Amino acid sequence: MESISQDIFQKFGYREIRTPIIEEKSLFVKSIGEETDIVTKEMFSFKDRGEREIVLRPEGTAPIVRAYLEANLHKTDTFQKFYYMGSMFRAERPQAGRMRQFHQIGAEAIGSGLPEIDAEVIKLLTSLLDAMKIKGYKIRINNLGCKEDKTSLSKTLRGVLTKEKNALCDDCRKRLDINPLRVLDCKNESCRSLIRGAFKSVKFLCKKCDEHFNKVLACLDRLGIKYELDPYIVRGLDYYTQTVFEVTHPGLGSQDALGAGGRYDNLISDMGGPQLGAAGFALGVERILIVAAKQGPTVDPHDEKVVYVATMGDAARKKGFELIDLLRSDKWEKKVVFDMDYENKSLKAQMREADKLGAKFVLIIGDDEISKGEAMLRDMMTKEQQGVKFDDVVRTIKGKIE
RNA sequence: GUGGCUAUAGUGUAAAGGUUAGCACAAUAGACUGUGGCUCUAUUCGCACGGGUUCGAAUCCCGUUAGCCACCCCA
Repeated sequence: MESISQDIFQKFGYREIRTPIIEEKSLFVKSIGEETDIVTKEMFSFKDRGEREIVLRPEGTAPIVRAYLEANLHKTDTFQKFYYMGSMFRAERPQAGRMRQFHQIGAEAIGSGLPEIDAEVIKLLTSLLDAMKIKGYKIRINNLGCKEDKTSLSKTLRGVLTKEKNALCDDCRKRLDINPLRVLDCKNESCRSLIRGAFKSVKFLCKKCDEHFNKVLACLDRLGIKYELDPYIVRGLDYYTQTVFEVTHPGLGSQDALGAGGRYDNLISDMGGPQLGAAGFALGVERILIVAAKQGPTVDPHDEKVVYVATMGDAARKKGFELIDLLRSDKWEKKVVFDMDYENKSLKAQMREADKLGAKFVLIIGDDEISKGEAMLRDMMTKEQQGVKFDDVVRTIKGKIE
């Protein structure tokens, strides 16, 4: 999965970046948002010996922006594209597709406000999923508007819905205080109809944001990407502005997002950098694995050939150890695994082991072979055996395998 | 963080208060001693943890931990 991804990222011009697993707590408080669930209850946090508030990173975007600013990358070249793969941590109750330590593969394009970037990021995401042979995913997309649009929408929603407060669920009542936007993606049916009724009459997008979004959609159309407009996607990280999207898969159950992302045009400046647009996404590795497993047996990359070295006695093991190193040091066109016994097993047991590994050839060395200066090469398919001079072992095996 | 369910060898499971805790696969060793796949034989490994109830607990109760499902949240 990693190597497939690397190929795609390279094609799109994204460079790998690795950031620390621990970060200062304030980084996420500032970027993700003080009132978000991730910050208020889902971070593993502790104090280090310098009494600093440290957390295990819950997501990848903020650390990358931090690194980008800290290394003054914006002064070398304002526009930079990164990808990352690594562990993230969130202190939640585990369930299918949700664990406390999980892995994300993600990308961030920092330094551009052009609609092409929104589209490229989504295309990158679908290219990755396609390369991993994931089928049946769905892209849903929405436009949250700029910072000003978001605040004005929050205000109106709060205003309109406070009157209906009694009809809302407990969660939505809380959301109304903390982050009114979140009421839009409430799953409770009765809230849903109420909220959506109220939301329909709200017009909050400024002209600029509206235009940007239309261009993004036009780009996606040109790229042949199928998406669904969903005006109720909000996302739980405060830094998102404008384009937000989610990729869901029906094979996932309750945690149905394979990946998600969007534009975050204020994060860089909020963190003390210049005013720069940016967009990115993250994919959940374990969730992809779940879907892949459900799609049927994974394409077995069992194209590797195995050569097993079986030895009897100390002298033979010494020789075998030498030979296996010689074999491994050579250049091989095909994928070849060279292995031997490290437990002093009987020849019978070594043969059984070789068979279990699916060995194509076994190199048998005992006292007889040592005295003759050759090894016995057994073809496990045909059961034919031939003596091969130690010096010719590499060449002979090569001839038979490649 | 809330609610519900679950916890037996490496894996999948059986034992509905009294069995040396059973079975299958896997693993290890062997079947005239230097040769694999099949078969056969033998062997190793287990009641998540801590309390209780009971003459007696894998089995009932409580707690802890972990997992699963839903909510929530999100990747």
